[in-house]
Amino acid sequence: MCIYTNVTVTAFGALADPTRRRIVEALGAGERSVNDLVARVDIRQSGVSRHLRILHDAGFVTVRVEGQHRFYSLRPEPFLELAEWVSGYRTTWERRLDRLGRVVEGRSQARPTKREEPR
Amino acid sequence: MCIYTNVTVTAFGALADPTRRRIVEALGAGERSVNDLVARVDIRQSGVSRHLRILHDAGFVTVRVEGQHRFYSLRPEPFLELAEWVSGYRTTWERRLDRLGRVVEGRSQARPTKREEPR
DNA sequence: AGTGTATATACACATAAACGTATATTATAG
DNA sequence: CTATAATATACGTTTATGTGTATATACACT
Repeated sequence: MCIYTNVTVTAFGALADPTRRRIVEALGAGERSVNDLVARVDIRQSGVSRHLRILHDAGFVTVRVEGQHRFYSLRPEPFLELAEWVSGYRTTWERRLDRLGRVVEGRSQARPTKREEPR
Repeated sequence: MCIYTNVTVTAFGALADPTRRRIVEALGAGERSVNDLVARVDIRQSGVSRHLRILHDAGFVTVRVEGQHRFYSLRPEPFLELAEWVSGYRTTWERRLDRLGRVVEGRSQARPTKREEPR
């Protein structure tokens, strides 16, 4: 039914924490080991492992085990879902988008979608 | 430098709560009064007012005061910012996107994204 | 075997978040 | 002016979340 209460449920929660966003940001450049991530975030290793667990449960990361190392990397699905969710409000955020002069999506410009029915 | 720690900070937190997402969903169809929203969400009016305050602080909604009524409606900016944030991971989520056969952005063709189910 | 390294998990704790009840505020009706 | 409706806020309580320390597990090397 509605995409809002389905997958995105955990996605927003997972990204609500700034440390987790920093981890995701670090993983944006490619896969990283846990200690590698610890070096970039100012919490202890245990905290990073916990955050990685949360991100993993939310579908944001996969692990590639190599010996005693674990390399985490981003999974595309949650980002796709987020993009879908936001695009559901496209008419909303395109209202003012025109005067900002450009479109995020890399397309040229937006159509003047005018829809507003105050119930 | 990174867009992640700027505005999106509060945005994800605001959307982390399912009730707030339901409110946002309801506002997607247009502006609504507080009591109107209370009818759609199964918490009390005080809770809805609190959520609206949080959404307002996060920039998601504006108020139009009309007599004793307050009509809340969505602001486009946070959605734009979210779209920007996600598009920063475009290379990530486009990796697997092809085999899903469609693009969220509507560039390709029909997307079975059907929503608009206020409940 | 034993030692060291990489990561996860258990536990305790502190803080934050969400909720309901009750109350305050403001506007409107009578 | 009083009563009522619409909304916001204060307060107390419960539950969730993030953190560190300490410990466990798994591998690697000697």
